[in-house]
Amino acid sequence: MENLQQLARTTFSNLPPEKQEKIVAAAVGEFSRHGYKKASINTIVRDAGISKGSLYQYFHNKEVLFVFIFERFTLLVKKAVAAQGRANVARAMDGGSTTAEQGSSNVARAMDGESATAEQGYSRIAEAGSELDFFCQVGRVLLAGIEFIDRHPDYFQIYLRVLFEQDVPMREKLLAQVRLFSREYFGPLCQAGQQSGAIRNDIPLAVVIFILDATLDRFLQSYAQGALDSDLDLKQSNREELLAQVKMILRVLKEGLAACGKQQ
Amino acid sequence: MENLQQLARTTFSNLPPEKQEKIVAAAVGEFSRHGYKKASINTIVRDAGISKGSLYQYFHNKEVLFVFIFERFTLLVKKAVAAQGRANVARAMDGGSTTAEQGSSNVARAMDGESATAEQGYSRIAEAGSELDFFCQVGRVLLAGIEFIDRHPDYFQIYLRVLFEQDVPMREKLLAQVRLFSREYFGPLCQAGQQSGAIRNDIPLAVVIFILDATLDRFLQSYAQGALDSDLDLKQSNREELLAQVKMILRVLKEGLAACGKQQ
DNA sequence: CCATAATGTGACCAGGTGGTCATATTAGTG
DNA sequence: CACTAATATGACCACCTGGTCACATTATGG
Repeated sequence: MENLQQLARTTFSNLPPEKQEKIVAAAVGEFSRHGYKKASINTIVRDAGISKGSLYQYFHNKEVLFVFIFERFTLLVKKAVAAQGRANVARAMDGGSTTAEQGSSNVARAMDGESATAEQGYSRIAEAGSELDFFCQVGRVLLAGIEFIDRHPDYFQIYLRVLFEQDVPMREKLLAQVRLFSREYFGPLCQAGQQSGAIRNDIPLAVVIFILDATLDRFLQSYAQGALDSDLDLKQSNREELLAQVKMILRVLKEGLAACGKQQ
Repeated sequence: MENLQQLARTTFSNLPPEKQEKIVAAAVGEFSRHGYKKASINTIVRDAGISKGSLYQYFHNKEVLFVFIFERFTLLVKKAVAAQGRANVARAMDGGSTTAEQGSSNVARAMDGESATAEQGYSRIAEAGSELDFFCQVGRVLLAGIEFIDRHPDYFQIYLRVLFEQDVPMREKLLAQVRLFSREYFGPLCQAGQQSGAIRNDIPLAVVIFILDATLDRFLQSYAQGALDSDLDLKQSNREELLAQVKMILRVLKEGLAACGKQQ
């Protein structure tokens, strides 16, 4: 018993789940409101309804606690993307009206229908299938992001804070987790898109990913934070408006801003 | 004398310019390193080489100091954009090889040459002149932004911090200053672009501005902060690489990502 | 029921914060 | 020079921070 004590201690994971939940909720709330440095341990223990000593028995210090919370975030992201991936695969397996992934992508589903409509004057696309698939998939990623924010707004806030706070403890490692991951996802998608001829191959992959990432990121940030792009206030708009915006943005990404036979 | 004292006090602006400079530099440095809340007044007065009491004689509190500094930033931005505008006007006045605006837009100048090249397979553009002008102008805005960051990296950092810090005192008003302003600039540009037929008019203006703003903003953020888009590391790249990236991004914005006769 | 081990607790610590104010210093004027 | 008004100063304040640790409380097993 005595020698185990060194390693085992009172691990956080041994606590009753409801207590874990309360602590995590308190920490997530505080970190999402104030970022890493300005977040107060005192506030967290108060909100969690435990004493400071206890918290420091579960987590050696503030940094460990924060990393723990952030890792829960990356876990959530990975789950969401995995679900998204599974949904895509399921969609590929059979036509479209499957029962797969109910709940998880009820919003993303909205993407699939409209792809081929409203494509007048720009419609002689050689290998239509794969091209539609690419931008449709991009759209689904975006909608999955929206869904994630709806589900975990505070976790997303924490992510944003890490992104733009300089002195978060393991900042680079933490971001690398989720960014590397996003590149793992976006990279292959774009590469496949180029190979299948869905997207042009005279632009370096890195640039393609950059533009895609920039646009989607900003879209999600606007949706989560509001007040960024006050002209199209994503935060306030309802599902339909949101979907319309997404479709428009995808069209621009696909066809460009220049007017060449696209005048109405 | 006594009644004036209430209003006049020892205004900051009455100080010898070099002292002003030192204080401003100290404040800008501290705020750029730590944002608003985490910035330390003690550090600022130490760096500025004055006593805390003096600082509080010039600025009633931390908030006033910060707003003062941020307003210097918006001033710098307005100056930069005004210069950029003047350069564009000067360019329109006579052919191209003028002596106007030396120094101010030495980088932006690089944009003008290459617009018409490498446009095979996509080249029957009706009103070529105005279209080239639009994307060329967008490019110049981007390069002006890069130049601004080169000149005032710390001010730009402060701006980024305000963007992503929730509890900055007058956050919305401050951002409105510089954002409204950016919309004042981008709005007319895009509108003119649509009217002149340079860019498609089947997409709402707000969406056009959104995509433009998102891409340019992210580009500048990557350039200023690094580590955002590790694949194309803008912070580390030299002038030529940077220019190449800019041109590529403009091409994508113009022509889109889809492959329609753009395969190499 | 007790002895012992494990866990919870909050007063306490040093250090830092924004902000104040009595006092020292300087500048201006007759 | 002297007297006064303007300015500079930093010790000091109350408050908050992350972190510690001696002690109280609880759980366990004999």
